[in-house]
Amino acid sequence: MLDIKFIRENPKIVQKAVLDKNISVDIKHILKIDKKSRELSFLVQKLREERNSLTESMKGKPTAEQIKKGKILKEKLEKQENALKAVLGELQVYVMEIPNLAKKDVKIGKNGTENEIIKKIGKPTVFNYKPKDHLEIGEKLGIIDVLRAAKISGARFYFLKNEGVLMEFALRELAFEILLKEGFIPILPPVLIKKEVMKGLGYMEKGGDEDMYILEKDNLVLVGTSEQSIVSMHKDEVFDEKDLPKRYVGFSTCFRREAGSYGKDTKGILRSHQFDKIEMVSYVAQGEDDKEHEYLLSLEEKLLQMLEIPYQVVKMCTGDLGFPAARKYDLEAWIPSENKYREVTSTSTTTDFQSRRLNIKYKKQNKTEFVNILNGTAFSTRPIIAILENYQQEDGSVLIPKILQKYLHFEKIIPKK
RNA sequence: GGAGAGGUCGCUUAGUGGUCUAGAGCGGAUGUCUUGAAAACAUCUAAGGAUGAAAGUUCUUCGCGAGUUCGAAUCUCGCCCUCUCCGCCA
Repeated sequence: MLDIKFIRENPKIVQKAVLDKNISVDIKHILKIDKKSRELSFLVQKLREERNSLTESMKGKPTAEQIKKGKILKEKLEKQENALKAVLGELQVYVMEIPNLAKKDVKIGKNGTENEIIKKIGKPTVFNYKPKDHLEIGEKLGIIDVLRAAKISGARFYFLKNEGVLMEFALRELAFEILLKEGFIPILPPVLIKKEVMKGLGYMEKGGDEDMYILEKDNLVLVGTSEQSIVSMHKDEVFDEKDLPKRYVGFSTCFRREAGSYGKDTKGILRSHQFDKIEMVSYVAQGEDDKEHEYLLSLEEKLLQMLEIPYQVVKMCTGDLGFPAARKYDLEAWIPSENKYREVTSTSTTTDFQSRRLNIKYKKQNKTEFVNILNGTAFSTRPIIAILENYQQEDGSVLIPKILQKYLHFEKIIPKK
């Protein structure tokens, strides 16, 4: 959520930034409603003042005339209050539809095709045979089973088995080991959160709820990422400046309906309704987010480098930035079977966009300010795809990245048949 | 799931229709005294909004929402949460 004061004072900047993100919002209309709400709230305040002083003057022994006066006032006030409430509600809806402004260094662009590749690390793995895709490899190794998953759960689910499971645990060990050393607080968050809280996060508007599993009976929503739990856990809290930055590393299963992605990435475990993810979330002081963003990016790179997987870093252009993000980097790992790079992790700064909405602040001397919130993926299930494909051998076996061997006690996975 | 108790300023709590502009204690900040510290004493001690150059004035917030009333922390209803006991259960 943007600051209404900022919108009021910089309508042109906001209008342009919104357009850069390919979203249309009628700023003029918002300003009109805002003006109206200010007029009404002034009026309401005056009426309340009047009511309060009248009440004060009665002090336990009201005269018939005072009561009559009070009744008239009450009616007037109710009418104006209702009008104000309606206008504020409308204003709220419009303001919530405004996305976060992209940072100045973010390229203006229409969509993903205009994203900037800012870095390439490692060279695409070379094979002297046609590399297989992760599903074929995984099935032969007996570590991925999508057919049986489909039988019991439907499309876009998978069983991970045998060494596949151990590999995921190893990735988790590695990520936690690195991040705990950096001072991150480990956390296992709830994966069901109240619908009302999810709405507060702003993920349910503009069709966002289409991608969520909603449990109507219990009024709960399954998280699409643990970021949703970890970011909202400090809702309505005030940090001491000395406690910032506060960094969490959370592990959770994530649930996504993947509505609107029919027919896309249907093969294997790249895009499924349920997967596991290790997520980093940072709360930092206002203005510290650029530094923190580079830091999170460096950690994500470090993790991929440790796996020795070729990757590139892509900086999203305005048109491809998410709603709350002011800047976003995707790390894309080389996927031999597709002969291209695919997103495995990403990191975003939401500046004070989420904190304003969730009312998360910090005390700076005797002032309070909104914190800056950032998030980034450490690992998800996707790096397993990159490992299987880049480490595959002609005989169908898959070597284990060196760094993971100390957690796994085996160096290679051999086909089961 | 059943029965009961409760949610008030950072913490502990007082408050059961108008004197609440929410009191007290603790904790915290500043000052006086002191070589310094402690103690004592004094003052201050939430968030957000409107207005104003500022001082100030004022509005909202006593878990959340609705209602009753001229007037609600206080009464009514709904919801959320916490605690105790019982039941169930990794």
